[in-house]
Amino acid sequence: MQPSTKTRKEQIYEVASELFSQRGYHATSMRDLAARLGMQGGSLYAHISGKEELLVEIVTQATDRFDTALRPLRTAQMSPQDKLREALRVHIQVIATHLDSATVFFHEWQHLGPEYYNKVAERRDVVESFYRDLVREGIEKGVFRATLDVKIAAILILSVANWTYIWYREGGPLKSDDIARVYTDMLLPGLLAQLV
Amino acid sequence: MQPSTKTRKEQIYEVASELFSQRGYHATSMRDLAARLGMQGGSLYAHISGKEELLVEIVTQATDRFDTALRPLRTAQMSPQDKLREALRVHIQVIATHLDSATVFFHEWQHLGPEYYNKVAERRDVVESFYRDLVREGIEKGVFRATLDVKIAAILILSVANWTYIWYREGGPLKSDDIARVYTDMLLPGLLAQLV
DNA sequence: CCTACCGATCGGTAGG
DNA sequence: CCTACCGATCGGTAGG
Repeated sequence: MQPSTKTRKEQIYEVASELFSQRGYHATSMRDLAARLGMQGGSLYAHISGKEELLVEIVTQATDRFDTALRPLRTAQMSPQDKLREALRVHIQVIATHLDSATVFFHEWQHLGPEYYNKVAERRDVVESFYRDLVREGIEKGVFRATLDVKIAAILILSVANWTYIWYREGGPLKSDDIARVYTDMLLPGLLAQLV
Repeated sequence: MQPSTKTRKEQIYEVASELFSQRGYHATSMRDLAARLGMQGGSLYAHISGKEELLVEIVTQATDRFDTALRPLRTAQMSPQDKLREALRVHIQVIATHLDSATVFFHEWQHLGPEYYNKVAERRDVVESFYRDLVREGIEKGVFRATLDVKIAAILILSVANWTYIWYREGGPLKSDDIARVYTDMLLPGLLAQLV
């Protein structure tokens, strides 16, 4: 065990997430980043291969977190209501606890080169398809309205969850779990076939 | 009347909106922009004062459109349900018909210098306060649930409306008005005190 | 609106 | 991880 459990590389990613989220990827220079880490610009290249590697790594980590959080729910034996509730809880938790990298992900992933762009686009669609499947399952079980447009309903849920990166700030009046609960309570009536 | 109703300046803003929305503000060079307009980089400065003027103008126009669309509804004599429906309709219409500048607004306004940043932040809050007032009015009239958290409810509505800039594309299966209608139908049950 | 140019800064590398 | 440096490109200007 080292005094710090973070490797230098992890420190670089962390500070890069912060700067990229605040100023944007292109507006952040490698010298800015190096200065924040107490080193010279050129020294960064002893640890990383280039600027785009930073963006790729940050964005990939962000999509991985959503995937890791939602995947177990896919096959979970839960009612559609509870699954939605839990999905929103972990989804918003991922954003709240990794706000910088989530922000970089939402703002900058499209600026990745084509080879990474496609991978991330796939990952993104996995999350959206999770909510589509959830809505579809709810309809099939007779719990959600049969008249729902599956795609639009999924996007509506995703809109609400993802938008939290815009306004959520640590130390605010509502904890991440509280936000998810209030959101779920507001969304469910529009999804349910009959209110209980 | 000229053959084109657009001034050269308006053309510059339009192409800048397109490039900024696709590549990002900082990743777009003035030479890129000039080339798309069939001129040399330096020639742009015969029409505009600098790069930031472009961003300021695009972002200001975007906020103006939301303001212009929603302002008449503030004092409109309508039921809260109808007001929400109409608000979402015009809100999403603004995004759909000016997708490039809306995208630039959402992605880049924070990168404006402090003097413009504050102005835009105010404009942004005017839109959010519109939805807060709408929710509050609905509660006071007994139409919306008294248990609603006004701020969170407003943000939820705003999330759904704003997120359309991410996925809406012209020529898709749903027109802007259709999206707004389906969204309203899904959101209202969670807001209403009793379903009608 | 063009040509020619300015200083500044960029991402990245060589050699230690 | 530093010093010193590379070519490329940036936003912007002077003078026409």
